[in-house]
Amino acid sequence: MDNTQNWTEDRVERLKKLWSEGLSASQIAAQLGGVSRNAVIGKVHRLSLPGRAKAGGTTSARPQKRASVSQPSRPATFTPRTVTRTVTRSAGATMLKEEVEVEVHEHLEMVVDNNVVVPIFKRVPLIRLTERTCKWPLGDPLKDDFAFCGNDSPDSSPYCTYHQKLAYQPSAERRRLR
DNA sequence: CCCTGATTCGC
DNA sequence: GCGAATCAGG
Repeated sequence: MDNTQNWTEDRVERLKKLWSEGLSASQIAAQLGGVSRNAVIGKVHRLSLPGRAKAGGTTSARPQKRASVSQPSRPATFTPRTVTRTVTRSAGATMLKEEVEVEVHEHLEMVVDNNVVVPIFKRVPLIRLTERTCKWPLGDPLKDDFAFCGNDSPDSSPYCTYHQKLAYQPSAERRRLR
């Protein structure tokens, strides 16, 4: 038996729901399983569901704003303890605006001191993770706001450059320069 | 390159 | 009706 059932009522319902919630075709395909994003899009059209206003365009995701970073040069007394970011995500007709306060620890000081600044998390849900998105967990996995960093991770590394440093901390400061 | 949806067309 | 291939765009 093969459960490669076609579009059952149930699946169509879920498709409608997810599509109306603003999820992308690939996301929906991932959730339904067993179908490609093309299949989802094709079905959406056949159902005459309202498409996204503009084609191809990040209709519901990818807010990529430039963070106003401080000067490249590093003043001695600079201690960003908390960073408050306002992330806006549009999901179909629903616009979500959430403020995210990120507690920055001593790690950041170290990193910032290294002139590497990337501590802005995108907070992407599990479904949106790809091979190139940082999989550093944010928040409590049991809570509803649990997500992952989601920043671009170079290479095929599981973490972005920032979280790589946190994940793979040197077991000890062997290197004693000067 | 990554991603998005839109369309076509053989099945 | 279905969806891979293709197209078109950010």
